[in-house]
Formats: sequence, C-alpha cells, structure tokens
Amino acid sequence: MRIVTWNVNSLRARQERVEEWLAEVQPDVVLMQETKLADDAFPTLAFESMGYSCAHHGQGQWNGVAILSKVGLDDVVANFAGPGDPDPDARIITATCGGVRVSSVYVPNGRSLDDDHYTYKLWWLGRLQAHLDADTSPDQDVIVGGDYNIAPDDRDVHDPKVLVGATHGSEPERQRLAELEAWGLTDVFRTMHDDDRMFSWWDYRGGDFHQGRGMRIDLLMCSKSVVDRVTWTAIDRNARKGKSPSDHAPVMVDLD
DNA sequence: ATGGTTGTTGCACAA
Repeated sequence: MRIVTWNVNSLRARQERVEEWLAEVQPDVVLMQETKLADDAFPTLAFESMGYSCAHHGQGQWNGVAILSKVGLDDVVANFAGPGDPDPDARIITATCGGVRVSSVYVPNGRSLDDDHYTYKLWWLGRLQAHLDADTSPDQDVIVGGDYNIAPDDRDVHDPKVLVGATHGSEPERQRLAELEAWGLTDVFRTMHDDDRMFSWWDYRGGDFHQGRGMRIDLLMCSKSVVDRVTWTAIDRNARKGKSPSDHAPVMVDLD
C-alpha cells in the first residue's frame, strides 16, 4: 500500500498537475493539504473517475484538507475529535483507509515567534494530542501525515541559521513534535534516510529551489506497527520542478 | 534592511 502526503497549495491552481502525478505514482491513499476550496467546490468526480473515494474538509480561500483512497474510506472525522475546542480553521481530517487510521493535517504556519498565530500553532499541536487520545491509540495502525511547518532538526534545513529566532525550528515547536513521538509516532522518512538532507518545501522566491534552499517540513508520522511494515519512503522533488508547481513536494511511503 | 514569488481576493494578506 502506497500512502503519500502533499501540500498542493490550491487544488484549483494545481488540478492538472495533481492528476498527472497521481496517474504516474499510483498512490493508494493521498493526504492532501491547502486545497483552498469550499466543500462544494471539491472535484470529487474527477478523483472518483481515477478510482479514489474522497473526503474533504474545506473552508474556501484558505486551508482545506482532504483524503483520497483506493482502499476504502470509513469513519471520517472532520476537525478535531474529543474534548477541547474545535479548530476554527479547516486543518485536519481523519479516516480509516485499508485498515490504517490516517489523518491529513495542515499545522498552522506560526508566522513569527511574537505573532498570535505562533501561539495558535502551539495550541494546535497540543490539541492534536487530545484528538489522537480520543480518536485512536498508538497500538493501532496510525499515520498522521501532512504539512507540519516544523523542521524536526537541523538536518532538515539548508542552513540552520534561518531558523534562529524564527518559527519552524523553535524549541517549543520541536517539543510538541517530541510529544507526538512520545505518544507513539515516528517520522518515517528518518527511519530510512539517517543522514540525507532532503527537503519537501522550497520558497517560490529568489530561486530557492534551484539553489537548494529548502526545508523538510512535510512528515508522515507513523505508529510502530506501521513503521514495521515500511519497505520504501522518499520525497518526490521532481514534482517541485516544471510549470506551475506547488511549493511543496509529495512525501511517499510504501507498506507491506 | 529589504526583497524575492505565488495564490486568492479585491486595491491586501498569507505563505
């Protein structure tokens, strides 16, 4: 079973490229972020014609997350489960696909360390823990995949200096990621690429992609029983090339 | 210190 996560940065602007990539790579489950669509604008028919069932949690204009699956799509939960406030934004959707409890997450960017949006980002990551406690358990097959807007450590950025005094690498953010690991999730890419410096996002500006100035902020966080089934994992940086790419590349994992 | 680019919306803001 092939599972991927991809921040498409507007599905309306990316539909053609997304369909081409899906036809080429043939993932069974797709965790999509930043559709930037309202639910009634989601192109369900186009994906159904490619063999996917679809679940979308959108708000229009910004955010929006989806799950596409060829291996079943059951028990869909939009927004956070369990006690605690709901997210005012459309940033998480959860479903069971092929026996795996998958979530597509778009963690708030944070903007800067003194911004209210950074406080929201830290709240959001804590609220995700409460969601997981209510929705599932670490001894199940669980994948929480998406755009975390966090570089897990200094291997995950072209130059660690860009994280000094900035979001994406601050201690509180990395602490929240460590708490997800303590809950039972593992950044699956690092289990097979110990020293590789590969990125999943490059700013559109300044030729950053061609200069290699990126970060690895899109993660597939997997429970132990999932990690034990992994045969391959990679980031498709080819998807960042060419005409009208998303600023994110897809992250992929294959399970036995 | 600023700018660089893209997407959505509307004459900015978010990333």
